[in-house]
Amino acid sequence: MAPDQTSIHWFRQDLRTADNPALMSAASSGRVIPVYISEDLTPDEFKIGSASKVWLHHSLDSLNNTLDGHLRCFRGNPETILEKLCKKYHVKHITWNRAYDPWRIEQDTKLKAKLHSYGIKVQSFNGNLLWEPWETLKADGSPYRVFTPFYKNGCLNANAPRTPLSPPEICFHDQKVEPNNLDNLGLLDNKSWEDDLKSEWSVGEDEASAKLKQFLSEGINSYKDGRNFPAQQSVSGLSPHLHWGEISINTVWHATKEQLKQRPELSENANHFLSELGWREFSYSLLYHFPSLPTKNLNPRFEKFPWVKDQVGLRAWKSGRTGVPIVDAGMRQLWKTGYMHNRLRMIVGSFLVKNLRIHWHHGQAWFWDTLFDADLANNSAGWQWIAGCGADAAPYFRIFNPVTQGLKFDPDGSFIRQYVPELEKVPVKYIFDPWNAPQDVLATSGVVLGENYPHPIVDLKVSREKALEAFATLKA
DNA sequence: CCTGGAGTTGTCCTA
DNA sequence: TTAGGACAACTCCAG
Repeated sequence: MAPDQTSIHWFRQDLRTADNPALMSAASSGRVIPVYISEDLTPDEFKIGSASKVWLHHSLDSLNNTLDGHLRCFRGNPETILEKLCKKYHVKHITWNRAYDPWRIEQDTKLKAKLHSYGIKVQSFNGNLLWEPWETLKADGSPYRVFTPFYKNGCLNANAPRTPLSPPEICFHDQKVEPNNLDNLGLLDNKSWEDDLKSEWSVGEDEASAKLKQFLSEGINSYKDGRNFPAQQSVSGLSPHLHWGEISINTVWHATKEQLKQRPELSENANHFLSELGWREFSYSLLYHFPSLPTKNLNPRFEKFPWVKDQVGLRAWKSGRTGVPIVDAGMRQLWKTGYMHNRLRMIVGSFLVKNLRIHWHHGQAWFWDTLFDADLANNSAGWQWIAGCGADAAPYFRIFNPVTQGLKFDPDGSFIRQYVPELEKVPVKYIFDPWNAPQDVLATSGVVLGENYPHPIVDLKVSREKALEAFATLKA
């Protein structure tokens, strides 16, 4: 290609310069116009959530800095915007990294054909997954529905993932920097999320790398077991960075492998972490091969499940006022930090879907709106899993007991105390089930149930049995 | 086509 | 106190 050719790189969920195959391709073809488009056409149910908007804004800001102020932001219909840009700057080459949301695949396919018809060459790349979903198939060519064989045969027995690319030397099309229009995307209309983001997170490519580095020297040492304890710092905390592509999955994979090579004693912990990356691949594979994953039960039998309509219960769950401490702690962590520890996602999910028997769609929607790492594949697959209606269904009898879970995974109650301060003085013996505490214990702890902390909104034992009965109706 | 083992993350009861 | 088995039946997957 002529060195004076100009290419557009369209950033989507790959807000980084390192290990970005599409950006690399644009940069090695000549001059580059880096573009981000905030889209009007996203179907309503998949419109970006409140927390995600704030993250996105700061991530774009950070990316713009990395690109020396050359990132151009637009709002509207990608087809119109790209076409105009191509005309204006005589661009004949556009690159992007693939995304896998079903509506996006459909849009990209149409767009690619359209742009081709204008004589523009479009190249798409794999910048977001270790293995493409159409590569991880069973011998008969159909997709896996169970994680273990998916990971062992589909992933580990396949070709090793691409090794990461260095950030390219970029020659920008524009010599001088223009206003980049980021502030007009309307991503910061919710101020409260912004304050939370600033106090809990650092956004951007450099910060994502720093976080990986820190995890590989600390958290990973006790990952396999430590990852279950929300009060411990054993998880990577990379999920929002991975969602926005501030760091590539290949970078995380290979850095972990490298660490494992240097410190073989990490074997169990490191391999467990790698398998969690495998879960991300699995979710994407499910979404790709079953595009109705976000909306429909994978197991059709669940269409008949007797869900309960319970606005009051749903509101109590969202606001962390169910009266069940470990559930409330998790829900308040989510509201306060835009994140929830994985163990708690299972506990609060099980509580919503099984103890309250509220449809998983409601939990999915709330997570979608409030999580900084909200990701269509992971969120949908996760809720289907906990509801037991997914491909790899949880056994009907796997109903988490939030008291037992608290005892096991927050044994000193410190996580509960952190997020439910009204229970701070309750002795550990009763912190998981304050409704069982004697009156005088509650009194000295400053707790009045029904006043400054709710009575539990459901009886755990009764609601568990009701859930089992509801499952039994699916058998017939 | 058939066969047999297995399925991320659990809980409860009983001996 | 604790360890082990029961808890539906089914589907998935590899040989």
